[in-house]
Amino acid sequence: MMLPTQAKQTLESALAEHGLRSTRQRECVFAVVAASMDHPTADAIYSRVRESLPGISLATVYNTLETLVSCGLVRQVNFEREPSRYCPLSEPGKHHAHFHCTRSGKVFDVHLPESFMKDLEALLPPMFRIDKVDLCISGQNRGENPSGHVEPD
Amino acid sequence: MMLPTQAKQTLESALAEHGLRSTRQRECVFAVVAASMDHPTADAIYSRVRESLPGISLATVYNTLETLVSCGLVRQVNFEREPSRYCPLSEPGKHHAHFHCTRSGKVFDVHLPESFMKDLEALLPPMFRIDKVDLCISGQNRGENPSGHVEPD
DNA sequence: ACTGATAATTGGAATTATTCCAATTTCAAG
DNA sequence: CTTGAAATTGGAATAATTCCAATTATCAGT
Repeated sequence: MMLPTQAKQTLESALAEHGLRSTRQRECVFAVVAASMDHPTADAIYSRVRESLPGISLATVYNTLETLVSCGLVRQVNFEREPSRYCPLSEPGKHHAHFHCTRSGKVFDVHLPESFMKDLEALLPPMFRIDKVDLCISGQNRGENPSGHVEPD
Repeated sequence: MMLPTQAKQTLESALAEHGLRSTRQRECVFAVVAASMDHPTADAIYSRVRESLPGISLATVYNTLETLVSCGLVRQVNFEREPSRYCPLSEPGKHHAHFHCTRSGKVFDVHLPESFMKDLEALLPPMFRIDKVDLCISGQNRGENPSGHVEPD
């Protein structure tokens, strides 16, 4: 897993902003998450990262994921009490929700337009300052999959 | 903790619909949750229930909460990876979100109007059948509390 | 390059909410 | 009452995550 130069810049400046160093481990974990569209768990990330960094420890994967989340590069997603999943967070201003198919276990991103976020904000008492919004929808995907044909997952 | 006759009816019929019996333990756990506006954890519910049923086990509290959730009487609420919290679910058709104050730890219900739920549905690919929506907003409550005066939690 | 100070990583132990399980108790119906 | 199913119980087990002390890597200043 190699990190494109541009992504490397992104990582390094985000870390620097928080007074943190860029390391091989952080680069690699970031590269794996950035390349993963399937919302992997820490464990799955661990095994993917080990393909390029066999000696990395699970503790470091957890530490790094926490670091990346706090730098705003990665998002942690929780469904019920399942193990946390992680996804890349490219544009900081853009919000997305998650659809969790209870049949297949797959997770889909759902883009949330600015208008929707505004509506949501309007529903809250005005003195509640929003830091984070977690919206998870679960159900079953009975539709077309990306390959274009219909199947029940 | 005594359960009002009407609530008892609700519980008994909901349980009966699922082929389940009403028991002292279930009545009491239900009564505690129904009377709790603070979104208690299983542990908190356990200690409240023990005031009327000192011999109840934590396992039963967990079992019962699961039962009540599956009967649609109680809602399980998760913030990040914190212990699950529970709240009464009076009207089955009515949706609400949760605002989690990161300063005080308090949880507030946020009513979601039907129009908002419709908007949300419209954002999803049409073949996604929604079973459940979990919306958690976290941030800080800098506003008036129910007693009417302003304080920083 | 070298050195010291600081930060990051590591392996393994610890934590903790929750689930599991086998044994007992309760319940409702015949 | 008896009997079979359902519910409860205490304690053990699970599993994701966090903690910790020891090692290793990195950076800044010489």
